[in-house]
Amino acid sequence: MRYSQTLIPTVKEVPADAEIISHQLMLRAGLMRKLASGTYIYLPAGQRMLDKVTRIVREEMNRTGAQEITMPVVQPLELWQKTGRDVDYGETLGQFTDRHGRGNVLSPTAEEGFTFLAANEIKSYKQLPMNLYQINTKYRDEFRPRFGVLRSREFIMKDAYSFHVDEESLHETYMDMYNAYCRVFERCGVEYVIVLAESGEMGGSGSHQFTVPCANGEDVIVYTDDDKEAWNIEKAPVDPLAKQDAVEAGPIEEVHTPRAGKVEDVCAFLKLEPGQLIKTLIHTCGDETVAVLVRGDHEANPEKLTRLLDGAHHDMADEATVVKLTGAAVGFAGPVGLCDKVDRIYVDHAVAAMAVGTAGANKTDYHITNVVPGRDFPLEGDKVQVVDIRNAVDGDTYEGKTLLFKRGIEVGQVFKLGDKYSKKLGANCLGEDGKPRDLLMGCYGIGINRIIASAVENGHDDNGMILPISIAPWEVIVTPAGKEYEIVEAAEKIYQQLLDAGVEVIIDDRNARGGVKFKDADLLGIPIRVTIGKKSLAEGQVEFKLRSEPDRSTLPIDTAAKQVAEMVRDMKAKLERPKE
RNA sequence: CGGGGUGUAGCUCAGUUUGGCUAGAGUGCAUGACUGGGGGUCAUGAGGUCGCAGGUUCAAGUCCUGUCACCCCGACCA
Repeated sequence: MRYSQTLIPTVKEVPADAEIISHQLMLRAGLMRKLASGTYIYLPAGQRMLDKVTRIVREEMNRTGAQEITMPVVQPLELWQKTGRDVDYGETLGQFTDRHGRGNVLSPTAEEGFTFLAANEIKSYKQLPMNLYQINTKYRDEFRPRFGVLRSREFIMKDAYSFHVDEESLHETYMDMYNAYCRVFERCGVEYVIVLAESGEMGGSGSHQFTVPCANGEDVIVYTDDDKEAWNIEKAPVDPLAKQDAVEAGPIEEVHTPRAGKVEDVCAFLKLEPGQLIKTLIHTCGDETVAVLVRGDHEANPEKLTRLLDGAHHDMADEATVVKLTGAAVGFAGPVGLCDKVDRIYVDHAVAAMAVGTAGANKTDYHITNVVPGRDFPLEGDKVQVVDIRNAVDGDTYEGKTLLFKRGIEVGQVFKLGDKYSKKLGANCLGEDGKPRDLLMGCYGIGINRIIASAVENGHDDNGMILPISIAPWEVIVTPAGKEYEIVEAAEKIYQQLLDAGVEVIIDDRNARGGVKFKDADLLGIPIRVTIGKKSLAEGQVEFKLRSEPDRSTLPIDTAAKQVAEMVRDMKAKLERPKE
């Protein structure tokens, strides 16, 4: 590749609308340009990176025996109605009506499509297990695209779907995928941690997330202080808190708290700490209403609620429902007498452990104090359950071990789906006994663009990106520093030798000053730079520099290409070799 | 969707408070000269419906109304 003939529009200044480093550098290095909020044009260097990540993913998928297919991006809405995900996915599901009045969906993921295929093509257990995948564009109408490529509306995902006749087979493929994912991320040269995740509304029984630790990540990872276990915050379990010492509590007392519906307002008004409050959160789940009680300083965890509801879709109740149910404006719901009003109540352990608290009075502008859990509202019964339903916070433990927190970027996730989709779409097969059974499914996703963004987040310095050789747009850049004939000739020769050796090399043949070329090479993060300059050339040497190291060395001009090609091979091999 | 912010040259931004002559700088781009190992110097030049629409005014980038786009925070309110 010749730099002068390639579109690599690097820029000196930081683009005004890019906040985080990966976004800034991907724009500055000329990898991509924004078309609209959350959609990006990938330019030649960015495209090369996508291609390289894609190739690694494809190789590792194929190695497990998974087969690549292509699913349409535009899919009939009807198919999504059959699984109910047209509703559950909500507004994030991009839709349009075509000229015939048919509803269409822009595929944000493809369980429906793959299950449709399986329903039609899989007849017998003899065809199983089968694992199909695709690598293509996904569209999600995100409520708020941000952080450049990290949360975009359009992105490239590898999604695989496996089909099985029994749990054992599902587990086997699940672990194959799990291991393939480890290899993918190792080969891409990104550090990752694997955390237990909630399968949530995807349904199913098990899930792991592959997360790149990074301060700008949107996901919160919780791990034990011995580093033995890790979860997504959605999943992280917490030990129940010790029951507080009983206090002499008088009878419930109603207090006037005008317009103080929020925790902070109530606290300010009554001079309390948030931890002394009991929050009552009303949800709807189908026709049922579900109340969740958590301490004022805690957050309810919707994923934990989903699990308690067996994967059923739920929402926060709207204002009208809350008013109708509690007889009070939003902000004044409380647990006392709530049993008669809602279908279920989940009480967080931390609330049950409170000796006494303050809660909404189910009466607009009033709260009640001296509320004793167990005395003033039940902690057991048909409708009531004391459970773990909040997010872990600083100071929490699990099995006695202190929980720690860090942020991460989710780059992959594997799920056991069970029969949620196959049941709804009639994907079954005949078993050995001649009887039909629903297929069991797994699904497995990798965000291609996010791998690149995470690599940049964790690999950069003041001069630009520092990329792993496996995903850098080029492995080597040859930089003639000067336009004298001998320099150009020597550079061209080495360039040709590297090409012949199968190295992905770009020669910076622009008529520019050395400084300009060095800056751009650094910005692009190309792992190896070979510079041909007047001084070293006179001594029969060329200069060698690793992007990741500050110092330079020289190589004899006659053997330079060969040595560099070997080095490239070594660097790649190091990433390919599975870690201990 | 709620809150905040920004839209002026390809990019980064002044100018808007207090309306007033031909709308500016740096950078990038083009041409030429010098230069040539860390975004070099000088000269010349091209490049703008001041986001869009309407209004006020003798006069609008500047004031008013509306609208669109983009960015940030939040969306679990109790």
